[in-house]
Amino acid sequence: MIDAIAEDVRKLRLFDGVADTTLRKLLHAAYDQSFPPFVKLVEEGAPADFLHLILEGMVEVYAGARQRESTMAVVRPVSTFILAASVRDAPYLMSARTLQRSRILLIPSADLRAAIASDNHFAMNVVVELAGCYRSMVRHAKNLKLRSTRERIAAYLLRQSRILGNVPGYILPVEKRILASYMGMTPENLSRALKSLAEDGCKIDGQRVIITDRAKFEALADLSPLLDGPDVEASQAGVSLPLPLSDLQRLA
Amino acid sequence: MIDAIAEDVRKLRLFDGVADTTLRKLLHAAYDQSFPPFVKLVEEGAPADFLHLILEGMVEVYAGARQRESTMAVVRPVSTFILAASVRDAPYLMSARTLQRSRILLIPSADLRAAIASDNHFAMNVVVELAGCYRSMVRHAKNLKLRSTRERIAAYLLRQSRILGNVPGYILPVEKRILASYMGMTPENLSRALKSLAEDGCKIDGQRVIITDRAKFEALADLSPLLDGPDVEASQAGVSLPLPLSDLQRLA
DNA sequence: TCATTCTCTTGATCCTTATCAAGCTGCGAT
DNA sequence: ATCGCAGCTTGATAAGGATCAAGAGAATGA
Repeated sequence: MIDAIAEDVRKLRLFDGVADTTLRKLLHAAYDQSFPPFVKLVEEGAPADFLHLILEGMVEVYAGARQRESTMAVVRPVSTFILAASVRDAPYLMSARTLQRSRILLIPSADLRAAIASDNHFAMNVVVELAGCYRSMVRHAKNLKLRSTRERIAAYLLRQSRILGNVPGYILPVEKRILASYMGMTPENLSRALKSLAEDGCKIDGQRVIITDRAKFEALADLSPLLDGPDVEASQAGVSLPLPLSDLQRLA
Repeated sequence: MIDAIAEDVRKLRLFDGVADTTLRKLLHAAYDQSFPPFVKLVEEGAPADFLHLILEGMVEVYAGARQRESTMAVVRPVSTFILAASVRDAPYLMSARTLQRSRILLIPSADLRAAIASDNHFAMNVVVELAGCYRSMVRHAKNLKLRSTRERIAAYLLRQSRILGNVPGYILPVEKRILASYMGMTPENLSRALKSLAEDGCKIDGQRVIITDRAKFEALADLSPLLDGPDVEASQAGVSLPLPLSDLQRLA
């Protein structure tokens, strides 16, 4: 049972090369639970009792204040979320809810901290992971401050294509309302902007994205390594842009 | 000489309780340099060869893209900046320049990583520090996405007062243009907004901030622990809001 | 002390984005 | 199939910020 989980969990860079004993201690105390869609897993402000590890499904990480709400990340297997709150034993800064039926592994924060303290190799992995989360969030903030909404959208769309291997077409991996929220705009604004991108080399039809004039679209999107990767850190990290995708989303 | 630095550096939580041998190794390989104002210390995109540690002065951390530029943090002694890039051996995501004459300690990233790998206690400190940086950046992003410019300004002003011990008045610690950039708005917009805050209980006269009606102003600012602290992490971390202040800035 | 320069302010205007209000569309449930 | 509900789109309007332009104030250096 633990072994089955361990196999999945080994896919995480966080556990790469970590001693079996450490891994076993962490998994032994962990809860493996399945949740239906649209269940709140984490409430911001609550004490961070568990590190969350998503094994199956899809989870939205979001933050709210005064009525408003904003998506901060969409997390997919296999990765962790809200690592930072766990290691600091501080209140969660973000909430999380399932978007689909999801299987989540809950590792008690106290055990996590103990593992960091006792296993140097694991500690190093956590350092690298956290640094990745941080850099990912820096990129997010930079995007918000340095690009207009239209530029953010174009960059996102092109980035997705690149991640899939520079495919000319693919399916949007999340609902547009979530995309809009993630990128800091209203759904109406996103809708209009998407439509307008047709004249810049990218056509959107429902969930389908088709890059019709790559050169033109690349000029508009103007991807930069400092804002858009290609570091892997962003995808694996607890806070990523909405998402690493499966090949299923690729279009012929 | 090393001992003199060590004393300053010990003030950093990053080195709290760390073995002398580790500290000595780090400091031995480090460069202690003074820079005039407005010197670029770090260029985004460059390899992160050094962890920077500010001992005296003031440093602006900023990011640019396509003509635009945005302040990401203002760092004051004693703290580090761009820790994440150093530990990941990745390109800097942000640039940095001195705002005043500053004394900076440059620790080779390779030595930093070696210290993390060899000293478990130090590794744990780095984990906590990075988690703090991350949470600080999350707060920054949340602020940008969840509050209007007016709300961001009010929250910032009130937060500063609180940090100084709920003083009714104080001096702005950085130029307004930097504040504006940090909060993601134009100087003109900041200027107008500041003026308009007079009717909400906060008067600004030049660099001077005076809270005239605390109750009213608090209602407007609507501080929340999830956006504004009071965690210490934000101030010490590599990315903080423009800044922890000295008592000098307090007003009678 | 004066001159230069940069920051900050203020005004007028334009552009972007949010908001409000309908419809439309697609999908799951009955 | 069809009903009902969300998500998405579209249009009209309003508000919030940006931009452009000019001038006032403050700090720096000769």
